[in-house]
Amino acid sequence: MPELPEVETTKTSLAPLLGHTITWVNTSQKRLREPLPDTLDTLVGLSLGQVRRRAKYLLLDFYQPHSHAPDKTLLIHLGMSGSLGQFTKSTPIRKHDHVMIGFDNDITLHYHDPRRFGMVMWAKDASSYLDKLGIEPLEEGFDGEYLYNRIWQTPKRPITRPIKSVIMEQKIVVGVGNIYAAESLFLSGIHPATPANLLNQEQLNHLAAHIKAILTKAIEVGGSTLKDFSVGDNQTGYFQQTLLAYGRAGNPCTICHLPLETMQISGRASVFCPSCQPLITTPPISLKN
DNA sequence: ATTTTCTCCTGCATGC
DNA sequence: TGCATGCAGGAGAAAA
Repeated sequence: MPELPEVETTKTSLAPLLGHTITWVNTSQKRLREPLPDTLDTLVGLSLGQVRRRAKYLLLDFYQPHSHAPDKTLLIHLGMSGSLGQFTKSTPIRKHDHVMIGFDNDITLHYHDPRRFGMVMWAKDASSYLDKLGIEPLEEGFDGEYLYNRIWQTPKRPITRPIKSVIMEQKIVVGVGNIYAAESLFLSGIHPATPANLLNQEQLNHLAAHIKAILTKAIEVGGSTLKDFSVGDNQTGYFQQTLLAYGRAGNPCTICHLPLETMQISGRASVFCPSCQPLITTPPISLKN
């Protein structure tokens, strides 16, 4: 499940293509989250200038020869099962390969997405997706105070939803999905179902710090395993060995050894330790106003 | 206006 | 062996 670290790792993996020119493009007919543009072949002759990441989106800037301004920007979202793999021209197209882009260094980029929750489209057509994204969690402005303000500075009432769905809300902070939400809440000792408005500033400070730390660590691990797995395999490598909460329901808590529990929060499985992450039901006495 | 549920889609694990 | 069922989830749309 690509979250921010996986997208960042994918971005890094595209380095061998930087500066290289597209020689051909091929697509499946399958519809992704959005229909594939029928103008992808206009990429032929353009070179990949840089790859950026915003939230869980990759933005590939393409340049005309001898130009210094980007000509076209391709937007890619990996959805839930998407991956970008680098192969050669002779590599057979697999099932669920939806976009194939050939480069002049004989690398072929395959966008592979069995569940087709992802998307590939022109960035200029994606403002409805990009404009409302919240803050980047690894940038300076994201901290406990930011979370506190977002929880309390809503038009009317404070946010009373479970804190887990708040940190997964891309309008508030981007990049955190089900895995890293579970991990950061576990590390913070916060029950995922805690109403957001019942958390005090100190708890939110911890939570923000742990979100930053877990994402940073996962990026580092992704970077170190990158060279190990043959490009195009999004299951190998990864961060799974070090997960403390996600996917460990029924297994002993690494802190207190009691079995981890699971519950549905906003429709998603949420693993937590009932002892180390006690559920708060009363408002914080201090630090209000 | 905000919050929950539904929906998209396929692969995998489970159960009869 | 095979088929039905359920679950996984990013995130917008629809419903509550």
